[in-house]
Formats: sequence, structure tokens, C-alpha cells
Amino acid sequence: MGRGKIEIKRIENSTNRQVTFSKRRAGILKKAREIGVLCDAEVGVVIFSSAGKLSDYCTPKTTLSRILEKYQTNSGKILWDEKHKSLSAEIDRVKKENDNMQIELRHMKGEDLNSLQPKELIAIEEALNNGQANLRDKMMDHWRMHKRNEKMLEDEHKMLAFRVHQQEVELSGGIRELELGYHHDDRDFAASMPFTFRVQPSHPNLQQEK
Amino acid sequence: MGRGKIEIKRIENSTNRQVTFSKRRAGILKKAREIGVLCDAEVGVVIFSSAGKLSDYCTPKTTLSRILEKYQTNSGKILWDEKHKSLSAEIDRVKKENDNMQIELRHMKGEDLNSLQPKELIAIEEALNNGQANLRDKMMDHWRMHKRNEKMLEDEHKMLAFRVHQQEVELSGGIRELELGYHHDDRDFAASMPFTFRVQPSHPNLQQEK
DNA sequence: AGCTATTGATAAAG
DNA sequence: TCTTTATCAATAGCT
Repeated sequence: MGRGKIEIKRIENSTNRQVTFSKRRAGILKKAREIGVLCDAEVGVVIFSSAGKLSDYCTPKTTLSRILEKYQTNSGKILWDEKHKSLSAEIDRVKKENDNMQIELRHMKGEDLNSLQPKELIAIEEALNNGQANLRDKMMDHWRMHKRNEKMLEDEHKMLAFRVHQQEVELSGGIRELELGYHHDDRDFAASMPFTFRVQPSHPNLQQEK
Repeated sequence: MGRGKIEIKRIENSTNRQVTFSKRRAGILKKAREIGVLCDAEVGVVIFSSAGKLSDYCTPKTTLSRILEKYQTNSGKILWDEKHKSLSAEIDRVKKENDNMQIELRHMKGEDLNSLQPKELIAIEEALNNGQANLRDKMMDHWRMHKRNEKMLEDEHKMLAFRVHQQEVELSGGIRELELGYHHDDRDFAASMPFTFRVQPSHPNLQQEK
């Protein structure tokens, strides 16, 4: 198409090359636009001249980004840079890890056991027993600690009750000595104690000590 | 260019549209190839038909990836950020899921229990018991199946042994009638049986039946 | 998928 | 670069 046929090979005359580039670039972009309209297609074109000048076209109804995303999912080819690759790889890795854990967890919960061999079942059983043993230990610890606390409280209560009793005795002695010079009852005494040393009246130990 | 001018607007006849798409797509790709060779340009083309079928072209000396990278630095337009963000978000999501599962799994194995409240310990205990119960069921299934198979084998062996015995009796009767006209021992008889009906001499049941 | 009349693209020149 | 114009290439409508 032109005043003579041309071979399809690099145009050596740089001016001619530049001119031809401009014309043909315009032609391609026009064609791209036309196929988009005529055939309801999505088109993306990127052209760099030998001088590095950029031209691009993209079907109006979309964006180059979206076209390229679609391109990737459709072709399986990966266009992205290294960072993307590493991100994707990490996603794959983590997802796989995830799957494996999910399977293990299900097995521990007694789910999805149908495909397993007796040997595998036994391994799971061991893991469960192990878990249960550790758990029991931990619960025992809790229980022991609770018991110890209880014991300490009890002892403290006993001690406090004893001191209250002692002070009551001292007081009544004093009152007698002072001939009831002023009033001082248990409640006031308790209120003047630091909180941690107060005895809760509802506590059974207190009843026992009375 | 064709048997008549056409307006540049969507071709409504879907067959025509499809045909025109094919022809024009070929044209564009050819033009892309030509401008690449003639003008030493870098070209990338991505086309989706209205049916979603992908076609692409890229100058041989490079790749779409590299063209698009160049496109980004040259145009300042960013093609990847969105994708980047979504990838990162997905990694975060999956990792979090991962962590949670890991914690749960550790707990099931009786690890890292120190920070837990008694209530939580009890929940884990329940899960373990549950898993163990399910596991026991499954192992029982296996065992039962195994037992059943064993029983069936045993019955079959008994039956076979019985038949062998019967045939031995019949044979010895025949031999007496024929006044030992020919020799015929157990081993030859066994060899003439189909393999699946042969009794293995080492099997204890055979001893019992004798 | 081929064919061909026609329009479209463009090489070379101005 | 832009326009012109002679030619070649692409393709619309058929088969």
C-alpha cells in the first residue's frame, strides 16, 4: 500500500523509519479503536518507538490495568515484577501451610478420618492422648494453685479471727478499765483495717472459728 | 476496504461480528508485527473478543512484562498498585487465619496452655474428648471390618476343608471300586483345583478339621 | 474456510 | 511535519 511494495524488514533510513512509524502507529491505533467498536472487543496496545517514545491505546470502557489483570488470569502468564512474584509465592506457601494445619486440626477433632489408615489413626490417637495428658497437668496446676490459695486464705482468716478475738478481749478489758469511756464495735474495727486483711462475713471459715 | 463501506459502530449480527473480529484481529496483529520490524519498535497488544477469548502479540525481542514495566516508568501510570494491595491484604488475612489455627492446634496438643483460663481449658478438654470419641468410633469400624474379614476367611476355610475331606472320601471309595487301577494322591488332587479354592496346608483350621 | 470487488492504508514525493 | 497521490493491503459481503 503505497507507491511501491516494501519488504518487511528494518527501514535503514532513519527519517523514513520515523515517518513510517508515525503513519503505521496511527494506523494500528485506529484499527484498535475500530475493532473495539465494531466487535465489542477489549483492546490494549502499547507501542514504543525506537527512540523510546510511548504511545498507547485502550478500549474506552475499561483500563489497561483491568485488561492486563484479565490477561493474566486468562493466559496464566505472569506479567508482574519480582515483588509480585514473591508475594504470590508467599500466598501459595501460606495457603498450603494453612491447608495442612486445617487437615491436622480436623483430624484432631475426629473429622475427615475416613481416608486414613489405621497407622495414621494411631498417630492421631497418640497426639490426642498427649494433648490430654498435658492438659490434665495444666488443669491440675490450676487446681493446686486454687487449693493453695484457698488454704492461704483460710489460714489468714484463722489468724485474723484470732487477732480479732484477742483485741476484743483486750478491748473489753480496757472498757472495763475505762468504765465504758467510749464505744468501739467490730464493724468500726474492720473498717479501719487494710482491705486485704478484712474477713468477709459470709465466709464459712469465719463461722467455724466462732 | 471491502465490498462497501461500513460505519464504525457495533456490528449487531453476531456471526458477522465474530467474522469481522477474526479478520481484523489478524490484521492488527500483522500490523503490530510489521511496525516492530520496519521501525524497530516495541509493541504489545492484548485483545479480548466479546466472548472473552484472548489474543495477544508482543515484539519478539522483549516481553509484555518488560514493555509494561517500561510503560509504567514512562507514563507514570500505575498498573500494579491495586493488585499489590490486594495481594498484601490477602497475605495478611491468610497469615492471621494461619496463626489462629496454629494456636488452636497447639492447644489441642497441650502446648502453650499457660495463658489460658480454666474455662478455656475446659473447652479444649471437650474438644479433645470429642476428637477422641470420633477417633475411637473410626478405629472400632476398622477393627470390626478386620474381624469380619477374618471371620469370613475362617468360614471359607472351614467350608473348603470340609469339601476337600468329602472329595477324599469319594475318591478313596472310587479307588477301592477300581481295585487301585491308578495312583492318585492328595497332592495331585490339590494341584487340579482352581487356585482360589486350595487350602493352604499351614492354616490352623485345616489341622482342626482333620 | 476461500474469493474478489471495494475501500483503506500508506510509501514516496512535494 | 502535513498533503497528495499512486499503489498495495485489508477486508465486507458472498459462497
